[in-house]
Amino acid sequence: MEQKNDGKLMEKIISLCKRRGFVFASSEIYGGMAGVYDYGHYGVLFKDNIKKEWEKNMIQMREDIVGLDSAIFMHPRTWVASGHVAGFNDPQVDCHNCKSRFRADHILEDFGIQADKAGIEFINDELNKLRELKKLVCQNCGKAELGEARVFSMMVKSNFGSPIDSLTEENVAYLRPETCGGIYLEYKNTLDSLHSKLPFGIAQVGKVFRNEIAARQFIFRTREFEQMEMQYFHDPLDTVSIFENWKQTRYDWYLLYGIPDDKLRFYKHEKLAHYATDAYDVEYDFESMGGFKEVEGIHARGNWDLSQHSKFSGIALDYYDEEKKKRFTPHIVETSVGLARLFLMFIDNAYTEILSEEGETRVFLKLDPRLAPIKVAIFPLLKNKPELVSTAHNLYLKIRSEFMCEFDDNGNIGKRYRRQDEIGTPWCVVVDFDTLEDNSVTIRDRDTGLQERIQKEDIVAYIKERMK
RNA sequence: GCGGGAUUAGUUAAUCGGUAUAAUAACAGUUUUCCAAACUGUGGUGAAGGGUUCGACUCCCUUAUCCCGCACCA
Repeated sequence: MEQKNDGKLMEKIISLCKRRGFVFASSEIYGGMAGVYDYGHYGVLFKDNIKKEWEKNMIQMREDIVGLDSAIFMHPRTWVASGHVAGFNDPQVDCHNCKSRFRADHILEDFGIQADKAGIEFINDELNKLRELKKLVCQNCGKAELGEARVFSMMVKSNFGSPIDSLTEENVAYLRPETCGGIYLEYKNTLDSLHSKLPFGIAQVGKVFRNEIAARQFIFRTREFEQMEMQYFHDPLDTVSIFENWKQTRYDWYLLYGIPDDKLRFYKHEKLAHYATDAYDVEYDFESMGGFKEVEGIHARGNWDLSQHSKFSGIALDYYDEEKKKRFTPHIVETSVGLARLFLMFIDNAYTEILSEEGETRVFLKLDPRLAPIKVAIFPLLKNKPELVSTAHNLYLKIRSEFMCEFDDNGNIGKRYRRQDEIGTPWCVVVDFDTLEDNSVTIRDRDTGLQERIQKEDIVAYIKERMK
C-alpha cells in the first residue's frame, strides 16, 4: 500500500538528495553557506534533463523561438535602465521598541501613499511627514518608535572590470538578478542576424544572483540559481491572445511530464508592476512545503523593457512590420521559471513510499523517464558467477552510448533494485542463467516491479519506445 | 533580519569533566538462481573558533548552519 506522508516530506527529500548525491549544501566543510547549493552527479543529470526538455519544447519544437546564452555581466547602465538599481530593493524600517521589521513602502501604502519603486529619499520624507503628524506607530507593539528606512539591495555587486575601491553606480558590475536583461540587449542582434519576423521569441537558461534576506526551504529560494526565460516579442494589438496562448502552453508543459492537473493552478497578480498589463503565476501544490507555491511567472510586460533600453542606450529598438506597414516598439510576453523549483517540484511529485507486506518501506522516485538521471541499470543476477558478471558488463558497455546507464554487481539483487528505485531509474535489466542460453534478459519496471523477458538486442528499442 | 529551539559517523540515536558507543548505511570477502537475507573483516564521528581546566564532546562566550514562529519574497 502507498503510504501517506507524515509532514516530513521535505526532510526526506533533503536527506535523499544528499545521501544519493543529488544536492549538497555548499561549502559544507567550512560550515556551510546559506542559500547556495551544489549539484552532485545525479543532480546534474536530472537538472540537465529538465533543462533539455524545456529547451526542446521552447526552441527545438518551435519555428518562432530562438536560443541565446548571454553573459552574466552586463553594462552597468542595463540595470539603471531596467529600474533595478532604483527599485530592486526592500526599503525596511525597524521598530526600536519591539524590534519588529516592516516594509517601509507597505506602511506608506496603508496611508494611501504610492511608494512602489520609490527611491529611499522619497520614502524617508514621507515617513518623516507621518512622524510629524504623529500617525506613525508600530503595527506590532503600538508605540511610535519606527526609525529611518534602510535599503536592502537585492542586487549582488562585483568589482568586475574596476579596482575594488572605486565602485560607483556608473561602473559597478552587478551579477544579473534575472536573465531577461540579456535577451533585451540582444534583441536587435537577434533580429538582424536571424531574419526573425514578429512575433518571435528568444529563450535562454542561465545563472542569476539575488541577495535574498532569508534564503530558506532548501533549493526553493536560493541566492544563486538558474532561470529559464523566454521573451516573446509581438505587435501590441495581439497581446491578449498571445498572453492567453502562453498561459495555456506553459500549463500544458507540466502535464506532459506527469504533474497532475489538480496539483497545478494559476494565481493572478492583483498588484501589477506599473508597466505590466497582466501577470499570472503557475503554482504547484508542494506537499513538502504544505501548499501551493509559485514555480513559473507569465507576464505581459508591455514595451517597458525595450523602450527603456532604447532610451538609455540611444539605439532604436523598434520594429518595422512589412505586411502591416507600421513601425512600433514590440510588446513582450515573458515566461520565467526557476530551474531548481522545477527540480524540487518533480521530486516532490515523484517521491513515493510503499509499505510491503513484510512491513518494509520501499522508497522510489516516480520520475518521468525523460527526466530520470539514469535510464537503465544493468545487473548480473549473482556476482560470484564470472560469466554472468562479464555478460552484464559487456551489455552495459554496449548500451551506454545510447542512454545514461549504470552497471552494478554490489550486494544482492534486491539491494541493487532499491538503490535504483531511490534515484528514479525507470528500468533495471538483469542478466541471469537463461541469458547465457538464449540471449534474453529480464527488464523490470520501477513503478510496478513487474518484469518482462526480452532479447538483449531489443533493450534499446524497448526503452526508446517508452521515452517518447 | 528578530524571537525560541537545536547541532555527536552518510543517517538515526546513546554515554561521559579523564581512551566516544550502537544500529543502519558504505567498502572488501564468503555466500545467494530476482526485490535492502546471513556471516567475516575494514574505514568513518563531537559544526567552527576562542575561553575556564592538569585535562572539555561535556561548562562559558562568539560565529556558522538547521528547525519552528514573525517579517520578507520586486
